[in-house]
Amino acid sequence: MTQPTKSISIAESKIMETLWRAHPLTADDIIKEVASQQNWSAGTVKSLLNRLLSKDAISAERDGRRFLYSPLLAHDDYVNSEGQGLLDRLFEGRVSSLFAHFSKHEQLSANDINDIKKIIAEIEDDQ
Amino acid sequence: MTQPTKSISIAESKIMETLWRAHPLTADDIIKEVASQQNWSAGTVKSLLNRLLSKDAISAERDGRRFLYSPLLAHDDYVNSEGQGLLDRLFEGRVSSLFAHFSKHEQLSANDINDIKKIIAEIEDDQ
DNA sequence: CTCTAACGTTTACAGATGTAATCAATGCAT
DNA sequence: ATGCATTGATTACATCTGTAAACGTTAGAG
Repeated sequence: MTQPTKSISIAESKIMETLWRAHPLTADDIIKEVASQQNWSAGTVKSLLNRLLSKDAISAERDGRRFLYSPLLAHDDYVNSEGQGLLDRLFEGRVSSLFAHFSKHEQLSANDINDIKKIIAEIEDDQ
Repeated sequence: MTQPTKSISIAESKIMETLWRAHPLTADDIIKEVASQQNWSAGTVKSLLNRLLSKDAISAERDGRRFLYSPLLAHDDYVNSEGQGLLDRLFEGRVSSLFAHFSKHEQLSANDINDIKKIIAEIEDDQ
């Protein structure tokens, strides 16, 4: 339940990922972290950090000369809206339709199927 | 298996949706179709049509004074790459993880679950 | 106390996107 | 034949994105 946050771009989401994994982090932490995946310069990360700040997606708490950044936007909320968006755009909002698609394209591992079966079992137990 | 098509934007995808639903269509058909959903002017649709043309996502076949537009990019391919992208970005590429998310957020209808069970049954039968 | 290094802030800039108006060609009605 | 309506092509323009350099400030080194 986070505020109606402005939409996060893909590049920005990489920063968010890092912060969701662990926080608070200094800009430098993030630069190091992200640098391994992406091929970004320090400046790039700093820009993104600032954009995220304006979007109220993260917070910065002063710690001496540096700042400690933390996510404000909850991972779950982000995933939720992104996921919902895609679901609506591509699958008429139906999870089963998405599922059918991935199944048709053999993108389901045996593990996936097992996990999903478990989840379904839980749901059905539950009610 | 379509060519490495340039990426389709969200607005553009609305046009694609229309064409996937039925084709070939004239620009006017599309304008009328899309106008009901989106609040776009005719000019907007035409621009998008042209961008899609440059991106080789659709084809235009002359029919007298007008053109008949059809999708070149297959719906399935589009869904596939978009879906895969999101899956990777948000769910470490795991369908079950996505599934778990939607389930946790009560975005699964009884129908969804039934359909999914059916699909799983088919897969398991199948091998 | 002064200079530098570290860190954050501002500015930049090309390309994509959303949205649309304007221009140009051309077939049809008169 | 000639002008108008139709339809596609070109141009426009603000915003967003990816990517980063330049600039300013300040805490610590000497």
